[in-house]
Amino acid sequence: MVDLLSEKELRSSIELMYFAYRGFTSHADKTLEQKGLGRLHHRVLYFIGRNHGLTISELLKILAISKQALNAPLRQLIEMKLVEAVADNNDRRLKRLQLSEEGNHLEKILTGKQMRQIADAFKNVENSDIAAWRNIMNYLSNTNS
Amino acid sequence: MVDLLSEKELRSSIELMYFAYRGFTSHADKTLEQKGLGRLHHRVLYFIGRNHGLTISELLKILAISKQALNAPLRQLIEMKLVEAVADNNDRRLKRLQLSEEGNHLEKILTGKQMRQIADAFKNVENSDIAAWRNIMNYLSNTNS
DNA sequence: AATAATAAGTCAATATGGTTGACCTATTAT
DNA sequence: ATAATAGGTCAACCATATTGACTTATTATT
Repeated sequence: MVDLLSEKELRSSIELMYFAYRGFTSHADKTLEQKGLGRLHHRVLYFIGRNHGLTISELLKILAISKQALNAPLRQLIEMKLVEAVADNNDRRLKRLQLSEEGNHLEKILTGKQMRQIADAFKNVENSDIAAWRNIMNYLSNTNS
Repeated sequence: MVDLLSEKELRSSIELMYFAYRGFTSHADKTLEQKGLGRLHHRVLYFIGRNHGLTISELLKILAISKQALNAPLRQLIEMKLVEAVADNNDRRLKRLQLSEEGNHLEKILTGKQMRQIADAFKNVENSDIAAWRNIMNYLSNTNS
C-alpha cells in the first residue's frame, strides 16, 4: 500500500495545485487579453454576477485587495457598460453593483470556459470522487489564517 | 440526487479552485516576505530541489516564463548562496542548477508549510478520496493547451 | 445644527512579476 | 570559418498590487 502522506506524494500534490491552477486560468486569460482585460476584471465580473447588488466594500472583502487596486478596473468595467453601479435606496452612500446584459454575456463566456474544464474533469470520475475533491478543496480554502 | 454538473455546482467548484489556491499560497508567502523573496524565488527553489542538476532552459520550460523574468531572481538566489550553478562536464554551455545546503533548508521550510496544509486536508478523508482528488487535479493540469 | 463616522473615489509613490526586442559572450557542432 | 545553442543582460513597457494622504457625499450621533 502506498503511503499517501509521504513527502514524495505530498510534493507531487503541491505540483498538482500549481499546474492545475495554471491550466484552469489559462483559457479565460486568452479571451480576456483580446478585450484588453485582466484576471481581476474577470474576478470582479464573476463575483458581481454571482451576487447581484453587492456593494463595493463587500466586493473588496471577497477579493481581499485594497480599494485602490479595485478602483481602476472597476471604473473601466463601468465605462465599458459591463457593470452598473446604482446607489442604494436606503443608504445612498452604498453602491450596489450589477452586471449589464452585455456584462452578463461576457461573464458567461469567461466562466463558461472554466465550467467546461471542470465539467470535463468531473465527467471522467464517479460522483463520490467529485464530492471528495470538493471536500479537500474546501479544506484548503479555509487555511487562509 | 444532486446534479453535480449543474451550473451552480460548477460555479461553486470554480470558487473552490480560487480560494483553495489562495489559501494554499498565503502561508509560504509570509515566510518569503520576511526574507525579501517572492513567489517566483520559491518556485525556482522548489523545482531545483525537486530536480537537482536541471539546466536553465529546462527550468524556463517548467516555469513557462521568459529568461529575462527568471534572470534577476535566479541571480539573487545564487548571490545569496541558496542556489549553485555548475557548468556541465560534457557541454560547458549548460549550467546545472542545484540547491546549497542553506537553500535546501529554506526550501524545506517553505514547501513544508504547503505539505502540512495538504497533509492536514488529506488526513480528514479516505485514501480513495485522495486518489480521486489527485485524478481530477491531474486532469485540470493537462488543459493548458 | 454641528460633528463624527462611513462608503466610496482618487492621486502619488513604490514594488513585484511579468513581457518583447535587441544584443552580448562562451561553447559546441557543422 | 561559420552557424547554432545556452545563457546573460540592458531597456522599455505593462499589469497588478501595495501604503499613505486626501476628497466628497451621505448618514448617524450628540
